[in-house]
Amino acid sequence: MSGSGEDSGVHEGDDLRTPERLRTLSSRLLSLLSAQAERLVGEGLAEVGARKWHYAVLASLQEYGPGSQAALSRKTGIYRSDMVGVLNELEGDGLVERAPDPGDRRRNVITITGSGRERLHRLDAILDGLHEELLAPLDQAERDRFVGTLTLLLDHHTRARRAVSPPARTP
Amino acid sequence: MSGSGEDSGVHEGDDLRTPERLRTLSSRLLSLLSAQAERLVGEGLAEVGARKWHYAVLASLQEYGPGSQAALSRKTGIYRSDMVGVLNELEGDGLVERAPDPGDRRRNVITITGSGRERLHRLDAILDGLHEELLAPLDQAERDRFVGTLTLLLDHHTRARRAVSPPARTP
DNA sequence: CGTATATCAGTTACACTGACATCT
DNA sequence: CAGATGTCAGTGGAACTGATATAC
Repeated sequence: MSGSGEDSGVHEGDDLRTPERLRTLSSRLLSLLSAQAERLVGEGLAEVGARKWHYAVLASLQEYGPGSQAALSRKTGIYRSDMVGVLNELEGDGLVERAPDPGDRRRNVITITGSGRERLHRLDAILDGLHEELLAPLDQAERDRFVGTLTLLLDHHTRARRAVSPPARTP
Repeated sequence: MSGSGEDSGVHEGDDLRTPERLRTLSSRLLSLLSAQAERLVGEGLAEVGARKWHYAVLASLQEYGPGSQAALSRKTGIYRSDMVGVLNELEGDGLVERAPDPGDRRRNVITITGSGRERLHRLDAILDGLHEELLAPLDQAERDRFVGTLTLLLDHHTRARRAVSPPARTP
C-alpha cells in the first residue's frame, strides 16, 4: 500500500463533511459486500449446478411446508414471474412436485420431494462452509449481532415498503 | 385462510440444524438488504437524474484529486469498460473534464469541474437524507459498529480476491 | 365486478469478459 | 517484448414491469 502520493486536494470553501465519505457510505459498503457474498455463494452453489433461488425455494418448502407459487414467492422474495422458471428447473430435476390445488383451481401446490430434501441437505452443507468463509473475521457474538442488525434493518424497510404499495385502504 | 395445517413437518432423520435457517442466512440477509438500499438510493438519486456511479466518481475525484480512468476505476470499483460510459455522461453534463495526459499519452486525466462540485454537494445532501432513512432504527453507536463490521468483512474479502487474480507479487 | 393466480414477454441496470489499438 | 490504458462489443443473471387467461 504505502502512500499513493496525493497532496490532499482539499480547497477551503468546499465544506467537506467527512474526508472519508466514500469509504464510510453504508449503502455503498452494503452493495459491495453483498456483491462479494453473492459471488462467493454463487460460485459455491454453481459447483453443484444450483443457484441461490433453488436453495431459497427448497428451504422454504422444508420449513413451511407445501404451498402455492404465490405464497412461495412471498416467502422467498422471488417475483411470481420469475418463480415460474425456478420451479420449472426444480421440477425438471425432480426436486419438487407441482400439482393443481383441488380446492382452488387457480393454484398449484408445490411440494418438496425426497431428492429435493437430499439436495437441500447438500446445499445446506455447502452454504455452511461458504458462510464460515464469509464471516471468517467475526467471532460468534459479532456474527449474531451482525445478523441481528441486518434483520432489524430489513424488517424496518420491508414494512415501510408494504405500507406504500397498496392503494391506501380505509377499512 | 384459517390454519394452513402444519404438523411441524419435522421427520426424525432429517437433522435440521436450525428451524430458521432462511431467516438467519447472512448472505441472504445481506443480499435482500442491499437490494432495498439500492432501491432507496437509486430512487433518491434518480429524482435528480443521477445514479450511484456518478456519485462515486465525483466523490472520488473530490477526495483524491484528478486521475486517470484506470485509477478512478480502482478507487470506485467500477470496471474500466463501464467507466467509459459513466464518464461520457458526466462529461456530457459538464461535471468532469477529460483531457489527454501530456506525460503519458495513453491516459486521460479526469478533473471535477465547478458544477461537478455543486452537483456533488447536492448529491451529498440527498444521500445524507437517504442514509438517515436507511439506518433509522440504529443509534449512532450501532451505526458505527455496523459500518465497522461491513468494512472489516469487505477488506477481508477484497484482500482474499486480490491474492488470487494477480500473479502473486512478492514485495 | 374486483382480486388473485400462474404464465409469458419484455426492459433495465449491472457485473463481468474479451478483444483491440495505442502507448510506456 | 510485457504491461497498462481507453474503448467497444458482448454475455449472463437478476430485478422488475407489464399483459393475459383463468379462477375465485
